[in-house]
Amino acid sequence: MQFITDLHVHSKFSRATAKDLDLENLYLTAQKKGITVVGTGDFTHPGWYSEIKEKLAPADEGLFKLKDDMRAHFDQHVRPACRGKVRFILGAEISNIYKKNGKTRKIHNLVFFPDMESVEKFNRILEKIGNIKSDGRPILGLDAKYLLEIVLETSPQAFLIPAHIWTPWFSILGSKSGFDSIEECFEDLTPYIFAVETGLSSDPSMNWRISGLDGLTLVSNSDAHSPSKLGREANLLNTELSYSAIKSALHSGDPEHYLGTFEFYPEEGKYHLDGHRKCNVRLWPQKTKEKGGICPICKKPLTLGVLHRVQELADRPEGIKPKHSHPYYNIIPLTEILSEILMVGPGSKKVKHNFDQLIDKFGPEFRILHSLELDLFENSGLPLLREAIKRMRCGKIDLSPGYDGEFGKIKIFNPAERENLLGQKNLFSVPIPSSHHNIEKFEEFKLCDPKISKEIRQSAKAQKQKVASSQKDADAQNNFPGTLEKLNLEQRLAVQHPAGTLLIVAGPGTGKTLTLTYRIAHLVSQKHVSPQNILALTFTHHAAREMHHRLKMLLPNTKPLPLATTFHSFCFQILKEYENTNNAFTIIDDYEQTYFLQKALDALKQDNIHIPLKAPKILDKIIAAKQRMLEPQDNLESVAKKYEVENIAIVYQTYQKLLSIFGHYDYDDLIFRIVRLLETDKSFEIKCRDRFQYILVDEYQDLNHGQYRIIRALSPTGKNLFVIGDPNQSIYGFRGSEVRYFKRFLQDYPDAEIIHLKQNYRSTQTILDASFQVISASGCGTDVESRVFSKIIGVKKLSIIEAISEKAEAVSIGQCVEKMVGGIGFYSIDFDKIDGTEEDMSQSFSDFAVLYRTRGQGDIIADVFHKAGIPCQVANREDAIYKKGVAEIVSFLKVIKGIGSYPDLERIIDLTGIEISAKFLNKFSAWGLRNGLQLSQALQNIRHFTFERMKEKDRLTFDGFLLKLSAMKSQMQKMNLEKKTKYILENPVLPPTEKKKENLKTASGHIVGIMREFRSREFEFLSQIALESDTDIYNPQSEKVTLLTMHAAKGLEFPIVFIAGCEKGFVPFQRSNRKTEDLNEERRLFYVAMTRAKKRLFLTYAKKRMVHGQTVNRKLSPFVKDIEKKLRQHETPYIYRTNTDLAVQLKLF
DNA sequence: CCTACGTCACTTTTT
DNA sequence: GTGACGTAGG
Repeated sequence: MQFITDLHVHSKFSRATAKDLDLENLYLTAQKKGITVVGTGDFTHPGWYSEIKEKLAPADEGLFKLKDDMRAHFDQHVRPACRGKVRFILGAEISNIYKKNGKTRKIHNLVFFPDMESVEKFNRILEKIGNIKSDGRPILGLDAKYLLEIVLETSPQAFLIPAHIWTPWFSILGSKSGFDSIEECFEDLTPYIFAVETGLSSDPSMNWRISGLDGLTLVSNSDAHSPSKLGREANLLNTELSYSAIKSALHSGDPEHYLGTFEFYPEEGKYHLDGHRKCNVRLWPQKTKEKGGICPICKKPLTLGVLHRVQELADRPEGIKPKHSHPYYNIIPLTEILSEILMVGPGSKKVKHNFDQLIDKFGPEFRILHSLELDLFENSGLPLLREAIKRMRCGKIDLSPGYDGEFGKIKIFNPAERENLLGQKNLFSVPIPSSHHNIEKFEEFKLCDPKISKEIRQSAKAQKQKVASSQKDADAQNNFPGTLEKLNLEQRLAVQHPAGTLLIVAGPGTGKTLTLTYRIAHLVSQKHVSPQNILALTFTHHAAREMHHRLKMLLPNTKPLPLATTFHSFCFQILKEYENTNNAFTIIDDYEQTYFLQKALDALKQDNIHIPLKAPKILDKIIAAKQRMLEPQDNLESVAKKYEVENIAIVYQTYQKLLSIFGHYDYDDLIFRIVRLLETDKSFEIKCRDRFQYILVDEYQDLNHGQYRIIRALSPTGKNLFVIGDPNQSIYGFRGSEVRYFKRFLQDYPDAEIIHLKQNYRSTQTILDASFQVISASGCGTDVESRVFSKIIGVKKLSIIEAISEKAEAVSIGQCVEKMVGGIGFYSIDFDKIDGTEEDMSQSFSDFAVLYRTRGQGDIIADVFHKAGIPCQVANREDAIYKKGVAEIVSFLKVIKGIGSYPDLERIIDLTGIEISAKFLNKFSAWGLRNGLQLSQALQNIRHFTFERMKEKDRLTFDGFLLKLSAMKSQMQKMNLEKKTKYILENPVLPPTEKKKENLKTASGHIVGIMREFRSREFEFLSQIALESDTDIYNPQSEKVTLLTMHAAKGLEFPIVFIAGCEKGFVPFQRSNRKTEDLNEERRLFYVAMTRAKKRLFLTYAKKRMVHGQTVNRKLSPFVKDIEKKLRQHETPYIYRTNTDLAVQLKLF
């Protein structure tokens, strides 16, 4: 049978839709329009889905109908002339927002399923990926390709159709956010795409110009946001009424079954031509090109319309019809025709009345518009109707094309014609107007010759290629001096500085790493310094990696590249060389530190030596001692006296002894040992100095005492010492860093020169002004010299958001993110008056960061984000390495490798779920430690291990565990790291619980990521994983909002930054009833946090917050008050403005 | 000797 | 809101 279908509609649960957009009204309207199959839309939304389940019943195969009892009730509202079958097909639209190949993609896709079970399965999967509750069209940070994969895996019957493929902001081929081809998006899954939706602003003939769309069925749907818009575009099919028949008609495009589409005049669509709505500028693509794509009024880039984009991608001239194309029919909604005939608005009573009369008389709208014989309209009571429909059917219509979100306008008659028609009644004497008749008015809009457009397109392409290849050439050679153009004067001076000592004071965003790497490149390629003689030191792996990466680009032909690494890794490396690796040692993390310290304390307790302090506190003391280069026998008074710790020296000594027995170093040992070696072993010192003649240090203000002594020892004269830093960003005082060393540089090296970098390339001037006000507020001893400036202009104010609780704060942040990512104009909707720039539509999740003072804050935010379905990653080493099972796997690998320690054994027992009592393990470890046995030795000598009242059962369980372990060990012998990890996951000693399994799975992904860098260097990986830091876990590629502490954010940047918890007590941080330890450091920390933002900075705070299980009133941070009022915009969070009750909002999130 | 329950103190930031 | 520790009771 022939029938009409509209597959793309929404529900009342979608944003900006009519409240009466429910199934009943779809049922009624479909009949008025003459549509038989309607998409349900929005089935991912739980509210809408439950309505679907409640109101629809299975009908013909894969299709659904309104339940009989409901139908009976509604049928009386349908005129007899319109009555007809209505079937629903389960469909939804997904908004995929993600980065691919370096560009933010925002793509809408339609998905269809044959049955409710599949829909439920699908919804369950999506629920885990994103927030499907907040909108009928969910926003997912999910690659469209993976969406397709999920769709196909959920049901083989299911299919996906890219929606309105040409719209600039949200579509697969859209100019702002899409790809250049279907393949680029779906890659190897492209064959599963068999249809695309042309959208309101394009019709099939435009699509025919792209050969890449050949073979795809072009479908048209209404994308209705209200019942009345249903079927403004639709498809005409001729099949039996079933899901599979519809699918196969779309799939095959068989002209017998797929008869074609009903189309809006594309000119009527919102994005047909180019232009700026605000500036009243509307241009044909050709004109746009002449103007270089820039708006002649506001000088900003124009919004390019669909026509432009089509011409850009077209590889065929206009008017060509590919082989297997389907016919299409342009239609104008009957209400609009009536509106014109009656000369009143389309929403008027008059139009409505006439509309009802017409469908009463002639049947559904589509019948009137499309199939009814013209002569029948003679007695319609509307003298102009026949002519209007005739003109519509043959396309003799005046059109004023839409642009930049403005719908196009159509005119069927001009006043003279109208008079003629009404007066003379002689229809044939009236000249029929030609299309685009009022050419004067739209002179600018003459379509350009397709040939020209092709030429332009080709030349543009050639240009692009030229640029790309010249870039490649530049990169391919060591033609390094040429690239110095990228640097400003100060940077260049620094890079080309002659031999000698140089101190660079560089504020945030001034190109520190850039300058440093260029300096190295300069040394290698211009000064012909051997790369092996260069050492670049940083504090984080992230910085080291970035440096390495940039050096690789600058010096592609240099091998090996100069050593760019962290202080700790550097020490580890040369220590290993020094010890000649026979003495295998590993670096222990803080968990293991505490473990061994506890063991030391236990041992001392047995000797009746008591220490009146808990392990972590004692560890702090030991660390402090090490950072001051103090040995146990030294006078530790300075470290100990504060708490009058007796016997600290002997604990320190015992702890150190334990570590040395097992070949462990803690973080501070690395630095400590190297300093000792450099200062006592003359030949070692000479060797190092000889090897590292050129030393460059990043973030010099973060040096602690030990690190300072390393630098002093390596470069006592300062010859070829190049350090860069910013005293205002010194934030590591608590771990022994002292700005003192930075400030004292000029005394240490009197011949040193100093260069200031002041040009900031990161942030808007507003952000810099505000952050400077914070850092320079009275009496913080700020180095005013290091103030930076930028030429970037943006939003003129920071947004301050006050929330009622920490949860409400998280929700507000989440909502801001959702809005900005969803492309819903954030400010235009929520905050009415805002000066500044246009809303930026190109945000994706990874453009956001949320910073906070303490890790606990991150948990709340992550939790809320998780529930809201906002993809986020907590850059938190604890979580990444320890909680999610990574630690267990690493420990397992270590134990198998024979380098595990006792804490590793405890961790893997935990993993396997074997019930070995803690007591048994404790005794075992104590026995091993007492006898100075490494874990592997202890395991080999297990037979000798006994203790009083040892239970036989415990013993047997342990034996069983060990047996399995050794079996696994022999199995894994020849595997590489990745395989081993996989093997461990698949062959646990005993099957772990489901939850553990899941943790392990995510962990394995993590771990494989970290491992990739180490490849075959398994030992190195296992021995220094403890050196991995928070920021190393953070992955800038992934499409997620980044959550991190202010400390961890150092050295990073994000377009949009939220600083959460801007409250007295957090900013500056203050421990309960104690004084802030270092107010100025807190200020600098806040300064660092603020200067991470490129475009927008939000400062949020909660009026109430749980602290130690009690709700406490909180006040805005005094630091925020140091920002002058005119730079602050205090916003009411979105959450207060909605009609919905706050509780409901919070629940939803 | 072991378990159960009540009380208190606590949560900064990282290589 | 929780974890560690101490005391009372089995």
